[in-house]
Amino acid sequence: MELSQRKEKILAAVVEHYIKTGEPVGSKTLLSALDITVSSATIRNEMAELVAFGYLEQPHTSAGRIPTNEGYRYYVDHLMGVRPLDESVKRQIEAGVSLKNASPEAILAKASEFLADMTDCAAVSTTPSGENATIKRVEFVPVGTRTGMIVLLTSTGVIKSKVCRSDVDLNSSMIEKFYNIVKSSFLGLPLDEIDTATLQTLVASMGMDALTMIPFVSAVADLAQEAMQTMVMLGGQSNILRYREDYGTTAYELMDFLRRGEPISQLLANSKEDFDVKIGGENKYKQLENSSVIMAHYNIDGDNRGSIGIIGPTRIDYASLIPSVRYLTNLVGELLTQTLNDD
Amino acid sequence: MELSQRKEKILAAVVEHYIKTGEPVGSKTLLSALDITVSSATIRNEMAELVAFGYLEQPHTSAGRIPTNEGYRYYVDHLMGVRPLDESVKRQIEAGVSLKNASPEAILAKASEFLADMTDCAAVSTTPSGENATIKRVEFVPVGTRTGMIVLLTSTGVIKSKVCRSDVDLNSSMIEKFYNIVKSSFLGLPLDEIDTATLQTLVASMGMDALTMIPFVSAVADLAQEAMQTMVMLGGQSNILRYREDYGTTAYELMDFLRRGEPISQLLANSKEDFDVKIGGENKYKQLENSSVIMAHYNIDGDNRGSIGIIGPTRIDYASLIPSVRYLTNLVGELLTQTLNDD
DNA sequence: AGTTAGCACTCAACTTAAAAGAGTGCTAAC
DNA sequence: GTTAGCACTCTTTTAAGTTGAGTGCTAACT
Repeated sequence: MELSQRKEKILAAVVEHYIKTGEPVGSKTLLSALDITVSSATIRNEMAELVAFGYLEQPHTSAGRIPTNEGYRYYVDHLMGVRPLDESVKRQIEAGVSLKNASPEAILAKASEFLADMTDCAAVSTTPSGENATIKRVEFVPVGTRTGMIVLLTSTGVIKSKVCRSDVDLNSSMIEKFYNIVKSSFLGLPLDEIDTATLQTLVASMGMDALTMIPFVSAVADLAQEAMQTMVMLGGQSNILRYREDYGTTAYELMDFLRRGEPISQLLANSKEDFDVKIGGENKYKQLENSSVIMAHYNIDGDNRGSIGIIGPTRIDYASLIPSVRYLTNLVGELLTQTLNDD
Repeated sequence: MELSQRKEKILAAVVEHYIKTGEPVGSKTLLSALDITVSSATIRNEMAELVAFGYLEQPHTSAGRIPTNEGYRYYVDHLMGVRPLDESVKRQIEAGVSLKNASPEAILAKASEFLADMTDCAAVSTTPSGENATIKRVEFVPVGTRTGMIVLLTSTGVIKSKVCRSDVDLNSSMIEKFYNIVKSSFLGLPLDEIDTATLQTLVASMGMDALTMIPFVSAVADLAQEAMQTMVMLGGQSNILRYREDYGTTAYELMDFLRRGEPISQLLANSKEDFDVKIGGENKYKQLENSSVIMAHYNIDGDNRGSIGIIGPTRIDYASLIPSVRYLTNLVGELLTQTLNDD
């Protein structure tokens, strides 16, 4: 649906004013905010048409207009000014995500926390997916008579480790056996091929050694699983209370939804664009029906590997937050590429 | 302040009724809840005295009574029935914290999450403190041309690891040097003696090798720091919304407070009893003035090493939640002792 | 001295009515 | 196509009663 230039101006003004104040916008308010020399009656006529088109709605007969989800959508797609990010804001973001010598998890946790603080929204991020990775290396480090640490390195540079307890005292022949198993059965294997079925056949093939080796083998499998799964890092849940009125009764449901991780992971993974905005009911989840999600995806070695996003009320300040989320996400992508590549 | 038996009965009834309903309790309501054969007028007289003593208060002249913090305190200290935990609840708790082969962090995170779900409160726990621990062992595992993983084991059984990136390609002489430094300067050292000052003198003493060794040495120091610090595991923030009315305007402040970790860590560490209940303003933090904290401490090898607690409104169900928190905490203590001891 | 019936009193909470005000839609003129 | 003007709608605010739960006090009773 194409709109006349004047209608676009009016729609943009309504959206921006409503985002700022949270109050329905009337024709007179609009008149003074707009640099158009028409009367309020004309604006009323225009607004009536915008209601008919489905871009605006009235809470009740004698109130001003508020944007519908479609109105926000049109605004985001066509009207929103994409002013470049302030240098000072860039500087601030750079300072916020700079973490030397940290794990990807720590970087992303920090990024979520920082983004939440900066935007006053809840923020989420997913750790790089290990979908297409293979096992590059496995090491065993004895740390006690029965305890060792297993370290797994994937082809994508992810390093995971886990303490592993043996049922019997460790000795060098056991460790040698373990390395043999690793060599013959794990190295080079895609992470997603390590399922319970393959594990069972592997254990079955070990014969006598099965019993002592099971803790080690299953630890490797656990690590592979862990390296493959994306984790969801969550920050700023408390900010949901900040916009409590806007979320209405879904505030509690929203918090609970964020806590669950899995659906968020899917939500973020489902969009393949460079960045994406989902407004209200555009999200499939009913817990998000009063929320908008602004998300961007970071690349590692050019591959789309994870996402960072914020979740706020539908009347979130799209124009200024979208660039921030994108900038931060790119920065994190660079940082992660660096972290994961210099082995 | 000693109370007559009848006053105690009345106080207990008021507390329990108010905890259940959240409404001020009147003399007639009390009459039917109590198995005392007196008139409502008598109860009114008694309640008036309880108000004078500071155990009850009236929101306004013509309302029933609600307990003051002192009232809750008297109830918790003297009146609360300590009925033993239901077998089914015990079973449920046991299932909730059983985690085989997990790290202390994972165990405590799970425990917090579970406790929050079970009690409908926010739950926190602190990881074992490494205050009196020493460095028992340090290992270096090469995983790439410039990357290695450093593994640190403390005398208390805590294992921490961290990826470490060198500025130059690794070679065996560097690794040997690293192990020499570890041997001469780190092994046996109490964790809390590794501060920046000692690090600086150490680096200074390394001469030529300083530049290449700094990443390794500081990684060890980071790990020691990490092993010493207690982490705060948080669960069920969303439950704060469940009792929103009771928290009043402090709901947001409370959520923000929980997120900060550090003050909670101190709050939990400050009580040296086996278990402890802090009611409303008894907590030093004004963010907790409408909240009560029920906490218990777990022992590892008989030493008090960390805490688990729940945070709810002051009208929390003390009688049934205190035993749950204690039981769960003991269980977690056993689990951790087991996990950290079998090296 | 402790208990109780009785009653006047208080005060939040609810109900109702009226008034105010913001904003609209429509009509008729420009 | 635009606009002034006006009747109309519907929320919000204010005010005034009304209700009802619960109290405190007094005077009589045990």
